[in-house]
Amino acid sequence: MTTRDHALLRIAVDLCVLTVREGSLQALIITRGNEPFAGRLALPGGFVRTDEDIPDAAIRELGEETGLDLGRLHLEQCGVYGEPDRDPRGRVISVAHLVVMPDLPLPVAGSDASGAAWRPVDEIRGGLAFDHDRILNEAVERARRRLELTTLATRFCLPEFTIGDLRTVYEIVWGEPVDPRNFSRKVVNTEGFVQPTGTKRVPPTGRPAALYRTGAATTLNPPILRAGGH
Amino acid sequence: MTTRDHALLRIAVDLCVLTVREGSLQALIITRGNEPFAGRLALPGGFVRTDEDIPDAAIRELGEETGLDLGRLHLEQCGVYGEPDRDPRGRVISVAHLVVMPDLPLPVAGSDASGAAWRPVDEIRGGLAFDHDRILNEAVERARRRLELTTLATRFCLPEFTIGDLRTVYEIVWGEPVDPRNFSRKVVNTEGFVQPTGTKRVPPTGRPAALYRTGAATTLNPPILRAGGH
DNA sequence: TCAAAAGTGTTGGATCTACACCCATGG
DNA sequence: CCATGGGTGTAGATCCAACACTTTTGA
Repeated sequence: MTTRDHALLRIAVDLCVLTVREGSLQALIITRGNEPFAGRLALPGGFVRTDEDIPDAAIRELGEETGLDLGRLHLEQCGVYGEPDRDPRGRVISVAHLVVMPDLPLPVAGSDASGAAWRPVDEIRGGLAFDHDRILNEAVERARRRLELTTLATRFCLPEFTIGDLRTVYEIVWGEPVDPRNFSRKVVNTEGFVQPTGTKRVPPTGRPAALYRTGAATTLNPPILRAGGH
Repeated sequence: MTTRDHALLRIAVDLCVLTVREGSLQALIITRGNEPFAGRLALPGGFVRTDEDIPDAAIRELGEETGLDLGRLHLEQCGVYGEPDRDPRGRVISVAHLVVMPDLPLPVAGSDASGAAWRPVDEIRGGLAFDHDRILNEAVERARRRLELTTLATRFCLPEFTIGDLRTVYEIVWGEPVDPRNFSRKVVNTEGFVQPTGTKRVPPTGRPAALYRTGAATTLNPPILRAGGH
């Protein structure tokens, strides 16, 4: 081995928590209370503790900063950001995570952050602290691809949802319209994507829609592809 | 913020370097010279230095342990492995990388490792130190998916290759036969996958095959899918 | 002329897109 | 009975697996 100057570093988790809300794709954003970047917007996150596994740190930080319980939510590693100067406090390596959840009321913010709130991705893009803009963009792009190849979209929905709800998720995350009639068939004919509950939901106007729950499948075969190729 | 016991940790890079050689998918494996796991097989890797970016550390370690120059090779992060007890020396978090390269003669092993060598993935599976079996399996599975969706396969080939060479890569990495006639058309008709050099290579027996170079595209649209779905 | 590998033509089936059309409900 | 959203039928285009067949070389 060469010189033994391998560093002792701090390692952090950052969370890109996404939901579909009020007709747009939104991310959970905190306003930083401390330096560096005090007063600026950032993704929730924090340092990993001694003897703490990385997913556990992500779950803990999300609870501390937003009051959310990751128990039933989709949590997925989506990159390591380790440039030496990415944090002015010194060397910090961050493991970014993508979290997807339905539009639930936010519990009151916990001790750590002076307010976590949903903000439309399109509004905050370009204004985040650290390298969080890059993390956000890469996480959103990953979510878009995941909708093509996996059943991730159901994670944006409440436990019971209609095909229309699911289609809205695709339209908002992809930012393009999806044909309701063909989409309905694709979803229902894809083994394990959704399972009917047998019940229906009556909309304010129009025909009642069948309700579904998430199915057992995780990958979509065949995939559901966006129109533009990519 | 809560208690400030966030740890100072060591961070390492591990490298899953893959090639197609002698009719099988092979990985670059070292025999460990030091404890822990002295004498056992492992993936190349080592600690990240102070002020060193993570990809730079991967490139440096590969050079030190194998003499290879990553300059023109495919290098891709493929996961973070951070369980508290994964390394008996203490808390070490590893960023795993997938490297893909053609079957080139290995430079003489450098200072660090007493011998890096190609070993068929199927032979070493289950026998690696640390959690490297898991890293290897996940990296190989990622490579398999990458062949479906990207032009990664050309990275297994020398600068000039035939469609047959490329097909062999698919067959060996996927572990299943691919129809030569349909494959040829798919590759040639996919914009930007390969570009003809205008020259040919004459095999020991049979009709000469046109030679190609890597094209400009990185993603395959449409994808080239395996038979079994997944 | 034969073996071997490269490459083309073609066909039937699967799948997707686009859109016409029908269904079920509240006002 | 009308507006609204849910859902089905279907024709045409497109894509793809399978395989017969042709091409081009060395021996």
